[in-house]
Amino acid sequence: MVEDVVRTLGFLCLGSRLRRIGERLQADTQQVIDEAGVGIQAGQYPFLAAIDRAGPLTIGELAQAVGITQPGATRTIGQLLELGFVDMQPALDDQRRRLVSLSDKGQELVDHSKATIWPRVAAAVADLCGDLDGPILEQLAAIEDRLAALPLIRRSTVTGPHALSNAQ
Amino acid sequence: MVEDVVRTLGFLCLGSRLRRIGERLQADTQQVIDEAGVGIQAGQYPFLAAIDRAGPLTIGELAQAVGITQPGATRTIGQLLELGFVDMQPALDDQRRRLVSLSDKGQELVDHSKATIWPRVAAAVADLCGDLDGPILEQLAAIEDRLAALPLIRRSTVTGPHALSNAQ
DNA sequence: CGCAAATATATAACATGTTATATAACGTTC
DNA sequence: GAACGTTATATAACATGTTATATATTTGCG
Repeated sequence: MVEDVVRTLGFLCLGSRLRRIGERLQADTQQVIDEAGVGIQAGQYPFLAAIDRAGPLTIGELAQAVGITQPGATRTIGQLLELGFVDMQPALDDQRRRLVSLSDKGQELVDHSKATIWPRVAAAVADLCGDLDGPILEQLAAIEDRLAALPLIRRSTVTGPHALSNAQ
Repeated sequence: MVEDVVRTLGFLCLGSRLRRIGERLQADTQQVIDEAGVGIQAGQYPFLAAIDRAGPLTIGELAQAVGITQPGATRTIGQLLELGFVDMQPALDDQRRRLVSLSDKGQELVDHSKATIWPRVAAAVADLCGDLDGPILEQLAAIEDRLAALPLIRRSTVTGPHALSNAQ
């Protein structure tokens, strides 16, 4: 077995480490979404959630809301348009802006997700790290150890918290 | 100004959030590296560090050490070969394995980095989050706020900790 | 021994982020 | 009101991760 250098190097590799854990978490979240039979990608959800919360938004506002660059938002909104979850129309007062809104199908997806998938994901992630405390490097180590011990999807059921049964 | 949904949604979007902060941190780290005039990418460093710590490693061991998949390791090692920082040769006992070692140039880079760049990065990241404590969502919020207040590269000098001058 | 299964690496195809730049619409100034 | 700078979105090119699969060894077994 080889040493995990990214973990060993601590603050020096914190960027890599956060990204790595984030990617892992998002992939695991995707499993929960797929299990629920919803045909959407984890990374597309925040866009729908943003519109659901704030009402129709432009591409630029969506990029800001989700924290990515504008070309990234343009691409994801293109996918959601393709999938029929959102509609897009030029703003009345400014033809440069495109207002993106939830379609009926998109609103249904959001409503259904709010009732089922999102609470399940949030509960699983809370089970994973809701009780943690202390320096960030220690929390990240605990998260990695716990994910290795019991994947996120197994934490998304109704069997209650698993945190205490796992490594620090 | 638009609401940051990924932050608002908390545990539900923790994967996206970690990835986003990790990407940001790594991009900021790249600035510190570039400022030092070293022609290398932040994501390539962990591979060099792994070999420096453990001695020559195979592609598969490097993938494990750095925590990515084997094809990703193959690609990055290809780049480092191209740059002349590593050498690769088939293992004597098993022709399938390729042992990757630091070249003289690579060892020099590592030695130089250990003396200058790495301590600077580690200090900057420690300045950013070394004093944090408490629930992970709060720490992440503090990290984002602090990065917005003072970018990582401005924390990499000898002017001491800035944490207290910033939010949260 | 000889062949099938397993293992290590390489390659292809794709996902999703970025930066740089093109294009179209708006707004300001002389 | 025409020209020029600014802003919003789209597109291109690239970076770097992934999964699936091909290829070349090695290992194990009848």
